[in-house]
Parts: sequence; C-alpha cells; structure tokens
Amino acid sequence: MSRYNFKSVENKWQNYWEKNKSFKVKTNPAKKKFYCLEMFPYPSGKIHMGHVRNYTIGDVLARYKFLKGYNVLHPMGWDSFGMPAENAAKQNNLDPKKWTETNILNMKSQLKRLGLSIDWDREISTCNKDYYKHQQAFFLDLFEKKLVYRKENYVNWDPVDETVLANEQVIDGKGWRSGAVVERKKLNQWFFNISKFSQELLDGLEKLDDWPNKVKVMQKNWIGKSFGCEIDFKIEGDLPVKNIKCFTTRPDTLFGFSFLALSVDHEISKFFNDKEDFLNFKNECSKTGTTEEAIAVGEKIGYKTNLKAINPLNPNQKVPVYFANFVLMDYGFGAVFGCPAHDQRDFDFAKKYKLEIKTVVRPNEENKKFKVNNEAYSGPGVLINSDFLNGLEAPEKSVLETIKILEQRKLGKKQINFRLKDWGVSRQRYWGCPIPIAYDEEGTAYPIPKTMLPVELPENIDLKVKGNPLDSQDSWKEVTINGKKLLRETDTLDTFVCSSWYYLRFCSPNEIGYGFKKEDVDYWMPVDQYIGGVEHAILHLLYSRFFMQALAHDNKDFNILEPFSGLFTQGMVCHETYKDPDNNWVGPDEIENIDGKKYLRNDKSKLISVGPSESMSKSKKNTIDPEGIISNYGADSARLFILSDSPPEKDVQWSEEGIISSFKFIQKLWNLNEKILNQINQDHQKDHDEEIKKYTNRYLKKIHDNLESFGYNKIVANLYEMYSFLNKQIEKKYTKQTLIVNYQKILITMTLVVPHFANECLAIMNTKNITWPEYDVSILKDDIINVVIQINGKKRGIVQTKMNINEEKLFKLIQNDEKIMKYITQKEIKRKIYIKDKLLNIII
RNA sequence: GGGCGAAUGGCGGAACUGGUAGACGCGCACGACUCAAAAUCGUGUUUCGCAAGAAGUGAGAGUUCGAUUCUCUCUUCGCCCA
Repeated sequence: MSRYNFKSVENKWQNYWEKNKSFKVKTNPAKKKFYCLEMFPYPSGKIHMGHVRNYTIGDVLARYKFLKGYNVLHPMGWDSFGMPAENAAKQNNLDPKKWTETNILNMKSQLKRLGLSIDWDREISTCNKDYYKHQQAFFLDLFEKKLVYRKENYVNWDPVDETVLANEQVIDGKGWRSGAVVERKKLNQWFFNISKFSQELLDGLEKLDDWPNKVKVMQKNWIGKSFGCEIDFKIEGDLPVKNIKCFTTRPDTLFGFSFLALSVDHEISKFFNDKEDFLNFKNECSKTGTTEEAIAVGEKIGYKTNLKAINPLNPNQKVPVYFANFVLMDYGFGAVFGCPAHDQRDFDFAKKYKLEIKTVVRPNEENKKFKVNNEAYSGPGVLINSDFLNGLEAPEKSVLETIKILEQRKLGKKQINFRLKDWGVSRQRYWGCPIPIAYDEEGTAYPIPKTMLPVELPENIDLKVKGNPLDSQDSWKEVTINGKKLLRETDTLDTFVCSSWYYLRFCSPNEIGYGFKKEDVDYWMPVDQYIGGVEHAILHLLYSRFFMQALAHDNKDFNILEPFSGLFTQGMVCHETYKDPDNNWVGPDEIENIDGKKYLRNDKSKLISVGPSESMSKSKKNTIDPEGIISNYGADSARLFILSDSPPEKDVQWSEEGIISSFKFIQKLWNLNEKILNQINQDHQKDHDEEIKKYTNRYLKKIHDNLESFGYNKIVANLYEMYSFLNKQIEKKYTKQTLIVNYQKILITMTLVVPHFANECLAIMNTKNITWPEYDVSILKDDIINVVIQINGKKRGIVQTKMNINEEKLFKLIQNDEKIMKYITQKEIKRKIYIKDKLLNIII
C-alpha cells in the first residue's frame, strides 16, 4: 500500500485547472445555465473557516451542475471597500489600497488552495475604479429617477474622533475607539428611496419559493406593513397651530385617549426653539439612542405644552399635548395619540405624568368590572366605555368600524404604513465609492456628468486628520462643470451599495461602457443559488432586491426584479472555548491535553477550563486557521470534514478528532483504490456483477437525493458507507468492465467533495468523458425484500421474501417462524393490516 | 414583550408522503499485529437485564392498527425583531 501524497496531487490538479481554465464560461444561450454564487468576502487578510464552509458548499453544487451539463457561472470577487482597511491604514501608516490589494492576493491564493471551481477570469474588486465607475453611473441614474435624495438626518457622532459612528460602533452609548459619549448630530445625507418599493418588496417575497421561510419572515417583519388610520386632531392653544396629524393602528381605542405625544423634531417644535427648558429637554432626548429598543427600554420623558388636543369622537374631551422622547419623526407623522390602558409605552408615560388611564377594551374572558391596573392590555376583546363603539369586537372589527366612522365624519382616513425607512447611504469615510455630486456655494447639488466618471478617490493622502479625510483634500474637492466652479461631495457610499449589484457585474466583468451587458444579464440572471450567512438575511438581501427595483424603474431594458431565485443560509463554524484560571480566553493552539480529560497551557503553568462550543471569533480566541489545516491535512480533508456531521444550514463543531478522521478516510479511500486497481488487472469472470450494479445504483440515488436537498452531511455518510461496502466486497469476483464502469461512477460523485483525490483516481483509470452518472429507476428495486411483522404495533420479526407478495402467502410464511408464532398461537386474530412489501401488523 | 425554529445515545447527527428509531462519524471498550507504544485492522457500543424480555425520540395528553413524524398544552434552548 502506498501513501497518498495529498500535497503533490492537490498541487497538480490546481495547476491543471488553472492552466486549462477548466471553469471559464461564456454566455451561450444555446446551453442551459446555472448561476451559483456565494457571498463574496471582505479582504481582511486571511480566509477563515466560515469562508471554507461557505465556498465548499457552493463548490459542491457548482461542480454537480457542471457535471450535469449546465453552463455554470461560479465567480468570485472582493467586497473591498470599508472601514477595516481605513482603520488598519491609520494604525500602521499604510495606504488602504495597498493593504487591500495585498490581502486580496493572499486570500486568492488561499482560496485557490481549496480547489474551488471558480472562473477567476471574472474576478472583480469593488474598490477598483473599473467597478465603482459604474456604481457612480447607477447613482446618477437613480438621481435622475428621483430615487435618491438628500435630507438632514441624525447620525451617531463621536466628538473626540470627530467622526460618524455606525450603530454597532456605539457600545453603551460610547464610541468604541475613543470611549467618548456619543452625540446625536444632524447632517445632510444622501438617501435611497427604498421605502417607495415597500409594497413591491413585500409582494416579491411571495414568489421566492426557494428561499428559507425564516428569511422571508424576517424581511416581512422588517418591511413592517401595518394597517391603520390617519387622524386629524384639532388643537386649541396660544400658538398658530390648528391641527396635528397622527397615524395609528388602533383608532378604535380613541375613547381611551389621554394625551397627544410629539417627536421633538415635529414641525411645531419651531415654536419652542427659543425656550431654554425645551432645548434642555431636547438635549436630554438626544442622549437616549435612536433604536426602537433603546426607546422601549429607556425611561419615557415628556415636555408639556400649553396646547390641548380635542378628541375627534368626543369634542368635549380635551387632553394635553406633550413632546416625548419615545416618539420618532420617522414613524407615522412624528405624532402619536396616547391611550395608556392599551399601550405599554403610553401607560408608562401616563403613570409618570399622572394622566388618566381609561380602560376601553375588555378581554373576552374577563368580567364586566375589568380595569387596566398595573400594565397595559393590548390583546383582543370587546370595546367598553366607548359610547357608540361599545360592544365591538377588538381589534379587527372595531378598527374597521372606527375608520369607517372617522372617514364619514371627515376626521381621518384609512392608511397603510410601513416600518421600512429610506436607506441612508452617506458615509463620512475615505475608503469608499465617492458620491458623484458637487455643490455650488448655495449648496445646490449637481450631478457629475457621466463623461467625467469615474470620480476617483485621491491616493496617498493623510488619514490621520480628524473628521472625513476627503474633506481636507482641497485640490481634489474643486471641480468645474460647464464652466461653473463647484465643490465635490466628500462623503462616500455605504459599502452595502457595492454589494447590491456585484452579481450583475459578474455577468459582464469586462464591460466598459456600462455596469453590465444586457445580453449577458438576460442569459445569466437571476442567480439560481445564492449561498451565504444568515446574518445578511435582512440588509444585504433587501438592498439587493431594492437595487433591482430601482434599475427596473422607468427602464424597459431591465426587468429583473428578484436577483436571487434560490437562497441558502449556512450555519456557523464553532469551536470549544478555553479559559485559564484568571478568566482569560486561551486559543486551541496554546493548550495541551493531559490524560484525555484535563488541559494545560503549553507552558504547563495553568489548568485550562473548557467552555461551550461557540462560533469562531477572534475575541474568544477559538479560531482555527484554514491555512494550517490545508497545509497539514490537505484541502480535500478540510472540505470533507467541513461538510460532514452537521447539515449545512446548522452550526458545525470544528474538532481536531474530526479533521484527523477525515484525513485518515482519504488514505483509506486511496488504499481501496489500489485494491480495486489490483482486482481490475485480474479480470475475473462475472459472479457478482449484479450485486455491484445494484449497489452502485442505490448509492447514486442516495447521492442524488441528498444533493438536491442540500443534505451534504448525508453525502459524506454515503461515502463512508460506500467505502465499507466496497472494502468488504472487493474480494469477490467481478467482470473487469463491470467493476470499472461502476467504480468510475462512484469516483465521479466523489469529485464534488474531494475533487483532487477523485480526479486523480479517475485519471489513473484513464477515464474519458466525465459526466454525471444518473441512477436507473428500473433496477432500483430489489426482488428480495424484508417485510416487518408486527403484533399489536410492536415489531416481532422480519420475513425475507420475494417482491409483490400477497397477504395470504406472507401469513403462511410466518407459520414457520417460531419467534413470531409464539405470540399468535392460541390467540384470536382480530385484524390484519398489510402494507404491501413493507409491513404486516397483526392485531390480537 | 412579539415572530420563527429546535429538542433523538457519552457527543455531532440519520430516519422517504405516519410503517424496522439510533444510518454515518467521533468517543469508549475488547481483540489482532508489536518487546512495547503509536499507526493500522477487526468486533462491540440507547438504557435496564445473565437471559428471555422490558423501557425508550424534552414533559403530559390526543388522533391512529401503528407517532421522532400529525393535533393540543407545557418546559427548556436558539435565532430575529423589540
């Protein structure tokens, strides 16, 4: 037995694929296509196990479709704009571009060592001007279609670093880097009008049959369509305010009305901006975060005005008007009517300011004395204390009925509201796609003419300045358009914009005049299978879907509304966590096992405690570097292991034992291969040909079924079963040709999981015309079958017999079986249930 | 608080539309080879029981000849939104 040399074999095949451009594809309408795409990586410097898993899953599918005869587009690129490059550059005095390019080269070579079936000629990088030039053109198209606009909006502002922070960079209200208390600051920013397509994006979900349901549910909730009513409240007071509009989903609780609450940014706040106590209050509000969660958890505070709002259904009732911190300008009209008895936030507010809490909904199971006491009741019931609305069933009937009444009296109207907000795309950063806009002295925005694209990022600039580095590039900022001297926009685009259309660029990566070529996109799109982490279930996928809507808007040449017809979200890669006695995280490579149970630090100084398996992260130090794994065990072993055990959609536990056993299994397969080659040379007469044919056929069916349902962990199990079958059966006698044909079929299936190994074996056997081996339905069934015999539903035996046996014959067969008969003799048989060729249940 | 999902040996996980629960792997045990160990190979491995047998898929009920699978209630955990 020889040793399988994975290093030379893997090297050989990777070179072969590269030289022959084995995975290069062209648009070819005569051929059926399959677009297999995995989410492209951020070039952080090294690939991690999550990438290994993601790209292995995609590679299995791409190779399968390829062998099935599809024209398979399987590209790879780089999501290469973004903050890590800028931060790394600042820290180490580097150029973000060089840092990114170095990382890309490094990661590309790592990906190549995984043996992925990628068409590298289509590689794209979003920080490349050949890419972002087209993105700028799209921006201008959207600008022209009025799908992009500028407005003032709040950002998280770090006063020390003088920079804008993303929500996830704000930790406990402080900047992640400076530790300074984060402020809310208003800035002029660019927005994509995603909310214009709320209904379309919601409706589109219905057609995405090959998306996981949970992702569709998440998007649906995010879009958050609600049905309600716009109500006009009449206002009395010493200000020139006659009425205030509110949106509510519960107009039926109007008789429980006890205050009106406004956002501090509400239009009428202008009458209070000269009052010091109001400004203090506003300042106080800015300290609570802007997220819905912060508002729900935080204390509700209000600023009382002298205004009174009149209940439209009961003009005698006049209630106070407040500014309140829990009302956001983004939702509805920045005004809510307070009904404390049936909304918890209103309840909290009413308690604090001692406002009336009037119960107007009684739960069905409660008696007539029901009264809201310690917490708001928002469940279903019957309306009470509501004059002419009394007795209506809440909420369905009562809401509709109330809206009808309000509409009749011209006090309000039915309205649909969406939670989805417009997408702010401005980032006060250097390392991003420049926004192709310039301003005159009045601040009017002018699009940069398309002939002047790309607006290139200036290179070699000082990043250590405070604030946005582009802002200090005076010579770069100045631009003359049509003889007019203007100043460029210095914000760059959110990197989510780059990833919202990259899959189109893969269709025509070298197209110069436009982002893609129509004939390419018409052929390749939509992506048949998109694969990536569930963490992108909402934003990235929603933005991409929006981008298609936006491109198709007022555009006869583009009609792809859904970019991804199939979506698969893979689970994370986890590893045990380790801590030393001082509660510091310790990495797997820093510890040593003693006696199989306990672990010591490498230097033997400290006993290590083993924690639960958690998703690999640098902070917990429980990462495993794929590079080391590939060097020590080979890409095939890594691929085999990452697919085994756990279903691809669930988390997988990485373990040393696991990767070693995968490694050993490949050696076993190699030994088996040698045995088979040896057997082929002997050319026996046929003895067991039927057996191996049938076995192979059943195996092919299993592999096929598991491939079609993403049961890739089961495919690995099928490989183990196949090994143990062949390893036992190989001593039997087969005709040379039968053995070769069937073994080659098996090897072809293995090229999906362990491509280097399997292709090597196929080459040794001089296999020509490698195509997917389909199973044969006609020989799937065995004539010898096992029928289960149950007595009262309990399994008591198995009878082996020929197919298509009828109940009487089967029952006669049982007469010979003592084990079964001992349960039946001297008992009366009440009933027999026979499922043909499967099971006989005897009821006594 | 709301939505979605999950729960099967010591562990990761199989089980087609309701029809042999525990495939496959890890771990463990025993055996072979070896002076010995590692590696390798073989056998076994849900629990209780010497066995015959019995129990058994988070808990409890229900439908059914038959439930891991369907229905209801509950418990715990995970994810998303808050």
